Amino acid sequence: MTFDQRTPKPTLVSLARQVGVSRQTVSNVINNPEVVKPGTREKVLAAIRASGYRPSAIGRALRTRRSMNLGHRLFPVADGINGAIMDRFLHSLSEEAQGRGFRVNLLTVEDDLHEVETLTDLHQGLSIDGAVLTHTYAGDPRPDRLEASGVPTVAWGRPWGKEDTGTWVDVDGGAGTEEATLHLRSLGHTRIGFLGWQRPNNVGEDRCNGWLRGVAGLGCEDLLIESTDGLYEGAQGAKELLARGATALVCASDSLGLGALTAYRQQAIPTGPSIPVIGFDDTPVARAAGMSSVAQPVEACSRQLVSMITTQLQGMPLENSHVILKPTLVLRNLQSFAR
Amino acid sequence: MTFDQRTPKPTLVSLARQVGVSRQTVSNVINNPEVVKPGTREKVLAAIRASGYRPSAIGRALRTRRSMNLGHRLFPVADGINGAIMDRFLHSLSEEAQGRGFRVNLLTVEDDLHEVETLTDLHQGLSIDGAVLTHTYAGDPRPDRLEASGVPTVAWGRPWGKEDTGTWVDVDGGAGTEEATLHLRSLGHTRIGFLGWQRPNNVGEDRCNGWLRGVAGLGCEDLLIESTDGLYEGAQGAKELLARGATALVCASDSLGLGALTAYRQQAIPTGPSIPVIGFDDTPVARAAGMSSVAQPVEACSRQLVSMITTQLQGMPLENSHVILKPTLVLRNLQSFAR
DNA sequence: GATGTTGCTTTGAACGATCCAGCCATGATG
DNA sequence: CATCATGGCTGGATCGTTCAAAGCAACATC
Repeated sequence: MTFDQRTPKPTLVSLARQVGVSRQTVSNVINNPEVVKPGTREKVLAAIRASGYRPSAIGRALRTRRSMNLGHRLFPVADGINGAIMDRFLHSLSEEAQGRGFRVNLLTVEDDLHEVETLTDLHQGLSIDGAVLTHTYAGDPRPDRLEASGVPTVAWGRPWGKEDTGTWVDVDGGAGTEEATLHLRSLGHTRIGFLGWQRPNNVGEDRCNGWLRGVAGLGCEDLLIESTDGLYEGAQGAKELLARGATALVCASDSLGLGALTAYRQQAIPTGPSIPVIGFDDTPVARAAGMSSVAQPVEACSRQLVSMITTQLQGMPLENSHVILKPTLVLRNLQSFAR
Repeated sequence: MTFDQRTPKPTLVSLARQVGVSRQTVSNVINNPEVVKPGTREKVLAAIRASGYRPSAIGRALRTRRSMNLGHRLFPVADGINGAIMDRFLHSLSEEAQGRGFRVNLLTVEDDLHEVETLTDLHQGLSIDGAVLTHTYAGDPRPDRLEASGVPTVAWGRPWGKEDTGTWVDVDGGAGTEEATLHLRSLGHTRIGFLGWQRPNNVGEDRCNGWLRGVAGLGCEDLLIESTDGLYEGAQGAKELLARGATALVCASDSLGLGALTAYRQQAIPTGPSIPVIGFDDTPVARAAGMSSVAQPVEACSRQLVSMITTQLQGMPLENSHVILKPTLVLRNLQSFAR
């Protein structure tokens, strides 16, 4: 507070004067130590340590024209349960970015167009070097517009319908629900239902298609219910599907799955050692409830995204601009409180 | 992508040359329009619009020594349910900061000391102007160290035991649980239990004390159970408290509360039109389940914090460095699916 | 002895903005 | 007429860094 003007902050110049070398030599000690003679290097390093010098990110940014910041829009939390996955994503994104010297700069905007506008402004003003998008959908205008404005962009989620454009990483949700479905088949179930989301919803349709592939030949097409997301909707949908003769359920989200669990319990359906309901996203709540769930490799996605945008920023070509990662099925036995 | 070098980015100098005035005049049009003669101003504004000029945040920051960024550590998500409140906080923090021209810069670190170190580095390197802390606790070293390093800091959560130090905003959790307890009393309950968190936990003890004040004179001291947070623990604790004769419950979190709800249901306890369990934080899940809950004024907290740190950054004195806001009790009727 | 070559270091020139002191008309005041 | 204040604008200096080019020994090569 009162220390502000006690000692002026050390800079390259002040350090250089102090040690008796030029500023560039000090700069080299920091950025290219190998070009400086070891003796000189040590002297400079000692002075740096003694003074507590930190390079000014801003001075550096002005010269290099790189702020080492990535812009990212923070979406409002819709649902505490499913929000957990965006939380994980944000955390790992920040972590991976930090690992490569970048930091994540948050944005809150009203809609997609404001997002594009703000990101463009920030990019033009050199506040951010690139953008990380989420919540992509068919017809999403953001990737194109950002590219047109020259903003390097990567997206978590494919640009549905235009998968060959842009730079993105996505999870093969269909493969996840298919694996879940086949697992239930392997347990002997032949009437497997799917609780999904109302259309249009690209992610939801993808997951639904995985289930369809999984139940191929079983004639389960009547066991599909699509609603909005939520515990209540999950419970209602499950009741209906059970009434139609379903014995096992695959769900598009953990919220729907947890809702379905309560329906099973209320109706005291005789099940094996665990209730045959499989959720999606493997959220902490699913873990707590002991529900099986399809887990997205969120951390791997972040790592891939950061890797992609940094190579892009270095002007290097990407070997692969479109990456699809496989989810894994996490099986649990409902050791939960509410068994 | 290929537009990069087509036209060099406009700058104050290029605009000034173009319009035929000095750079300072263009700068004034942007920052102090009132000192420029209207005629000149219009010409400059026209050129700005035509060129799509954006002031370079970096050039500006170098000169003003303000990056307009606030550092904030992102904690890992412990629990999808309670994580929702941190999510809300982050969102509103970013929004409020943006309203004053600041942006939030995320950090992920392993522990408190790394947090202090990183924030100090970023501050020294002029990457951030100040820091916003959360998850404060008794003996928390962070505020003191950051102040010692000259990093302007505000915290969401008081520095327990040293409430007269630092700059912080907190919610009066005890007032919330007390109100919840009194509400249950007004419904006729005389055996009101509390499901809390294991000690030591300053926030939890605060909430527990509110309950204690609320049940004063009822002799409910035996109806206290403190555990780790979670649905399972909530259910177990509730069973135990019901066995001890409790008829209504106040909980330190929505997780515990939701767990408690399931215990009520399993035991088919006769209740009125709604189950007398009150949670804390009013998370989306509580809303979905129809559970009453104590709601923190998260947005007001963010606003206050941003207001405090910005006035501090402007070198202006704070009239009040310690702010406590009251939570509100949100009553619901369990119109939920699982009634 | 002239000419490279190598290893280490220095110097000038940006990068894009704001601060600050000063300049120049114009008009008011004594 | 001299003096001073004022509105509007300008230009130098500065913030801290890196890039590009050049300087300068010492040593090897022809």
